[in-house]
Amino acid sequence: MSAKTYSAKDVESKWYAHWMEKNYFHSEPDEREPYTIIIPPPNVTGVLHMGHMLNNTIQDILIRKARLDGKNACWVPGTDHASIATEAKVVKKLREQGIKKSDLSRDEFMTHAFAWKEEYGGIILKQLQELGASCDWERTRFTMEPELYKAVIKVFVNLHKKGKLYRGLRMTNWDPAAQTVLSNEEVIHTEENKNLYHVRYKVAGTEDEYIVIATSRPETIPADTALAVHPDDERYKKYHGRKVIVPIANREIPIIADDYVAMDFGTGALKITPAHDMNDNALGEKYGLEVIDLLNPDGTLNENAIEFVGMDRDEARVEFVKLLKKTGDLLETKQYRTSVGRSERTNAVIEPRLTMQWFLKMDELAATALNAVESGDITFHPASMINMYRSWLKEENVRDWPISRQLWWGQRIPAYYYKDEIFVAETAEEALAEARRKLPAENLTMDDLQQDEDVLDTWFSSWLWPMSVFDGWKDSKELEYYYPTNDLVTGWDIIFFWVARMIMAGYEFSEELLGEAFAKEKGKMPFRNVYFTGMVRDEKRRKMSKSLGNSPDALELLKNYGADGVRFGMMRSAAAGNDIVFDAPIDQKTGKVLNESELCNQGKKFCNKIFNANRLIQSFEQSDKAPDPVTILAGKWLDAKLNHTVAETDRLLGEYRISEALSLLYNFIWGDFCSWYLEAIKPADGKLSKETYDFTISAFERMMIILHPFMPFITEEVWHELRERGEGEDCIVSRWPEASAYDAEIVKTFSVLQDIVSSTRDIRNQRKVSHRDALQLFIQRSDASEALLGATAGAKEFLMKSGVLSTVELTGDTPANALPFLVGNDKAYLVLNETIDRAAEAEKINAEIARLEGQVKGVEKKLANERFVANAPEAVVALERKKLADWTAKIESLRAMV
RNA sequence: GGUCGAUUAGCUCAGUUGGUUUAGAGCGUUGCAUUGACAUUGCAGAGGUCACUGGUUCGAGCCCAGUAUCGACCA
Repeated sequence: MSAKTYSAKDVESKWYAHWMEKNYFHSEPDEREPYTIIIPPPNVTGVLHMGHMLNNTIQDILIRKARLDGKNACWVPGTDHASIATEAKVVKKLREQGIKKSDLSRDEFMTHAFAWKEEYGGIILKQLQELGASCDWERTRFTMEPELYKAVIKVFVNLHKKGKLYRGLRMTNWDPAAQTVLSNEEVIHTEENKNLYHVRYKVAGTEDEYIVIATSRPETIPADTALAVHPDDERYKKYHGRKVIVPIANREIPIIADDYVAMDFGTGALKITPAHDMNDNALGEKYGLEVIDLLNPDGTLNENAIEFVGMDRDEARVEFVKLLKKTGDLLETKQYRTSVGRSERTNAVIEPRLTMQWFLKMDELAATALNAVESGDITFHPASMINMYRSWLKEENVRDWPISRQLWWGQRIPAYYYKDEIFVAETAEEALAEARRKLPAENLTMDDLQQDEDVLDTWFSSWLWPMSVFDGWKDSKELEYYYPTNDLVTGWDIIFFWVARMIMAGYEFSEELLGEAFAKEKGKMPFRNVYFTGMVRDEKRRKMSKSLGNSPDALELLKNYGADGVRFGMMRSAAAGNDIVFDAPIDQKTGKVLNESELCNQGKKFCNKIFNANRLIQSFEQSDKAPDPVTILAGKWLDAKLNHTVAETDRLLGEYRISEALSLLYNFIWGDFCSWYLEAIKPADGKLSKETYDFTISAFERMMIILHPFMPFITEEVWHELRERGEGEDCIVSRWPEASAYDAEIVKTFSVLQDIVSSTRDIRNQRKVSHRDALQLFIQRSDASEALLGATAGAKEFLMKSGVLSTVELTGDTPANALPFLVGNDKAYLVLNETIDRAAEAEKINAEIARLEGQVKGVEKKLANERFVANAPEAVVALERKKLADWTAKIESLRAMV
């Protein structure tokens, strides 16, 4: 006989290698119905974390279920190039080697970057294999590989031709560390302490009249071009239309009155610096103010600053404060909490800055994308996520998308400049040709054209993912088969970043790639369903993140509990959309996260339970004897339960209630199959009839198939143990069992029998009677009890075996020395070899009678209510009548016991 | 400040269009059980005014309004 405990490690590596060797994960278009998932491409710099495990477990469950359903299942994996993050890593590595980015040419840098990617990139994909992910690895894509690079360039040119791209000077979020523009979504706002400085500005034409402003950024004073107050503010009304003198700069600037100013914040007066504040910039446009830019791209002050030129903005702030103190213009310094924006990637404080950028017009795209979900073309799970989606995409919130990034690692913008002319084309040659057509007199050569130095935002690659991974921009053959994809599984935190933009791209390009007829027939959406996972949080509800160090090591968890165990642990507590609080405890001494988890351990135990169930079955000897009545009854019941479970699992998975489906299977396999069925058929002599053996194997086999999507390794292992299997026969590619009609009556009857067994066990526990002492059970003779014991073959024998009873008889008498309990509405007596404390028992029974009488009162009141009887559906009224009858009968039986 | 969501057992959470006797699960907890598939086990128990107030309804954990607390996203 095999070892007593299940060892996940060997089993998992064995079967993963086997599946790979058999190429089961690979998909090619054929005549079957496709089922497609594209992976949310993890960052190429990434390592597996809890979020990935949650997300990819769900995808693997869906894809394995589809495979078992006989569909052509295709799960496309890949990574994205993560412009900023990767470039930062490469720059850092080069620096360690003594190489500065500024010493390299663009091409040289790219060579280093690709080398880095080859060496370190995509570790995460290997780690996904340890989780059991059945991705089609032959289809692994990367957003910077040549074909996908080309797609991005084509899309840029396409959008430019349509007039959806423009270049403009805009207030943007500037990351001075990475020296690039970020989109709003890449800026993280948090509350931080800052100083608010009160600085006086002399009113022009006066000797001693000042307006005191409050600012957190005194270093930008030289860039002030106005002072603003609220029009209704009595304190400042007399100054409307006049001017003040900027301290240090000694320039006159106008006083403007605008209700943007909050009267109760600071002093009610604001300095306006259009070059360095988003809101000030808006005011500047409104009043036609001058724009003075005093920052260099790296965050140091330029010559417009007058003082401290070349100094970093933070140091300069300190120096300006000193200077203002000296001149007497600084009156007060106050601390306050305010929201500070920092770069998601570099953590540098974001500088609002005017820069020349490429933008994508979003109004039409956003309206289309919003409609795609509101019209039901795309369904969100959970549906409530549409609220967040709507708030992102509604007209008043949508902003044009700045798509340039001042980096090298990415698709270089295919825009070529000559003086004031811009030529956008897929290649430099085409751009030159276009330039020559437009400016024939200039005799242009390649050297006259300057290509844009910037690359495109990474999301500008990944928004094409559902189409680009099938090489949609090369030819439409594969796209025609796999598009639209079925399910997208992702976190709600990138609902706008990525989900919305993929929907935009789908509606913008799919018809161009696939033709009008295709779009009409199958739709333009990139996917039909979006399943939003929650965020994985720690005990303190903080999002698990690398920087906080509050996440357990995913690989350690896999090592400790096995992939099946971890998958179980993740899924058991993961209702769609709801955040999951992962139970990884924190070591009080070190403050470090332990790589432990009760949830995963439960999964590991479940594997062991299944493993041992098989050991038990294999330990039975098969014989020719006819099956006994208990076995026949238990078999009928299990068959009904199994059919019910298959149907329920189908239903729950269809509704994306994955967590519930797993709970159902856990309870069925552990509770119904192991605890009740196997105990019922367990033969005293170790010999099992062949018929029972065959049925048990067949049922167990079906259980392994329906559990397979959730826990692929243990199920594959046990499935192979159950029978001799031929070449190419594997659980992963078997067929999902069909749920046939089943006998619901047997389930009800059996559950009454189970209740009787539970009652006898309870009485044994209470009276401290050993489980091994066989007791006598008498049940009051009635129509119901006759039907239960008389008409159900094997019922009596089942009670004797599972309840450890020597006698089970119907009776009209009240046996002595017996403890009574209820079976349905009938009295039952368990005979004990001891004297019963009648008074104590009577007290208990009377308490139960009182409780039931309370309930009866409630129902009587309900039934006495004419409006209830008149308005409620007949079935509901009938049910209430049945309750009343049942309870009354019970009370009667209980009274008779006292 | 705006928007969205949450509040159910000690903890973490389910509870699918309002109606199924006593509102469920896992963990934790209490008691009992030890060589027999599995102590990674088995059996049983205790534990809840479904945040609060009001409304709609024959009927509310579920729908509506308000209050409180918490959270998230946006500004």
